[in-house]
Amino acid sequence: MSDKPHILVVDDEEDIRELVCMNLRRAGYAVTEAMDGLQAIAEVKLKKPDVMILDVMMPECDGLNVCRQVRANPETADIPIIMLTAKGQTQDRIEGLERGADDYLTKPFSPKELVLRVHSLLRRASTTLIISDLKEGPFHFDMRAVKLKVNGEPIDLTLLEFKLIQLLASKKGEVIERDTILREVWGYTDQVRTRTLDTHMKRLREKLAEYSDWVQTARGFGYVFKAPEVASCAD
Amino acid sequence: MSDKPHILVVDDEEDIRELVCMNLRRAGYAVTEAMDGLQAIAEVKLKKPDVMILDVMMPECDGLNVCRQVRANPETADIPIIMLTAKGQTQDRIEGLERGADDYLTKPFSPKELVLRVHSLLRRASTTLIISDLKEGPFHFDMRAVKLKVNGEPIDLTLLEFKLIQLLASKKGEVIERDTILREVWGYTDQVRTRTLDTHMKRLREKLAEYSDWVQTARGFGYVFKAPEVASCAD
DNA sequence: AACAAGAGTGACAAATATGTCACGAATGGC
DNA sequence: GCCATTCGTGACATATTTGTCACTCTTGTT
Repeated sequence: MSDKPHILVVDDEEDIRELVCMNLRRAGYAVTEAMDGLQAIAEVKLKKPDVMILDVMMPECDGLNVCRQVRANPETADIPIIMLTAKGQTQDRIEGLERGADDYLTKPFSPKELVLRVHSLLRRASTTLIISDLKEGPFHFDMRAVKLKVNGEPIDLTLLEFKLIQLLASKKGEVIERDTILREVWGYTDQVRTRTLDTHMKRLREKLAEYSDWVQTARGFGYVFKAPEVASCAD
Repeated sequence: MSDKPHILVVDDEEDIRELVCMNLRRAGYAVTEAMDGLQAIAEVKLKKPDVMILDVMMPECDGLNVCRQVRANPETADIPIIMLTAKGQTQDRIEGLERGADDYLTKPFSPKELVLRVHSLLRRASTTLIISDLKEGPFHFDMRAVKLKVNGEPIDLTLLEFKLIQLLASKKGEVIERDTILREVWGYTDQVRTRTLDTHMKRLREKLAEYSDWVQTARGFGYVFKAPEVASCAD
């Protein structure tokens, strides 16, 4: 990540695009331009921007389409998006918000307001890039205190145990291989024959009590954090 | 923290307030009402909301004032705020954004749009609740791995040591009192006569080696993390 | 069903983290 | 300068965490 936040501006109208870019550059941001939705998607893949400013009305691949595609990709799903809409198009605004846009501005808009909105989105993004919590199902990880609560009840974990379940929970639904766990949590760099993971997993599950079935074994692969299956038979 | 996100709605106009509350409750949110700025501030202290919806035009303590006060308090600075403005008051909108509001809606507004905006702010708040790093001077804290690097060199810290210096670094330049440190890092809830902090501080400083002068004693108060003073004499 | 491999388990020992204590050093007020 | 208070320090003991081992149980393949 470079010093200056990077903004991607997408609009087929050249004069609007130039006006926006000029004001953002003057405000100290690094700016990339795209003149249509397809180019925008290509640019996002090339270099993930810190904020996207996206016109709704564009030929071929409109802003709503771009927004949907950006949100559908986990690598780019968290990019803050400001939609530019035509005056009076309330439906566009609502649909944009439903598609995952963070904000909108109605043409014609004040460049100062646009800059302030970019600033606001970045401030929120940057102030949350400090220490924060992770929540998954009933699990609540306080990363600053290195403490776990499950359904509001504190669980007393060692550092290794905390790291272990936090790694799994942060990739909910994905099977994490044993070697990956040993590397991420234990810092092992080579393949080692060890049963320490098994031992710690046992200890962790004991501490989790009735929630231990959130941590499931993928035999021959590793472990996965996911909601337990609901019993489907009469027992 | 309960299951439902908690929204605080602040507006002196009762019909607007009731309309907003009804729509938010229907959308599944827990809602608290305040009819003026002073009540809003009291409510925020009582129970920190997940989002605040704040009318600008209110007697005595207007929305901009509330916004400023909420942002000035570190405990509440990160609450997402939506400002409600009168039609045509562009200056209010810009000032609101400058004061730290995250969003605004102009009266009269579609209740559906309001709900979507709340949803959008909460989605962003929850999706950005990720694990990240803290950097201060040459210090780089990896909160996920619970590891510290200073000027690129890993420093081998115990969990307590990590928490201790991370607390200080996250409040760079501020003196943190001993009792506060004991509460935040050790979890002590009462005033205790203990020298354990001194011992751990010694150990931490040993590990920091030439960077130990970033951790400075405020005698009779506590400790402060700040850049060492540059020698001002010829020695 | 038999068998091999993988994971769970209890017990134990080693390693590490943490806290207390007493003495010395440093600081600030009178 | 003197004295009281606070903080730094080294040593030690206790508490906790971590990893290994051997056995048992479970799973998947033939």
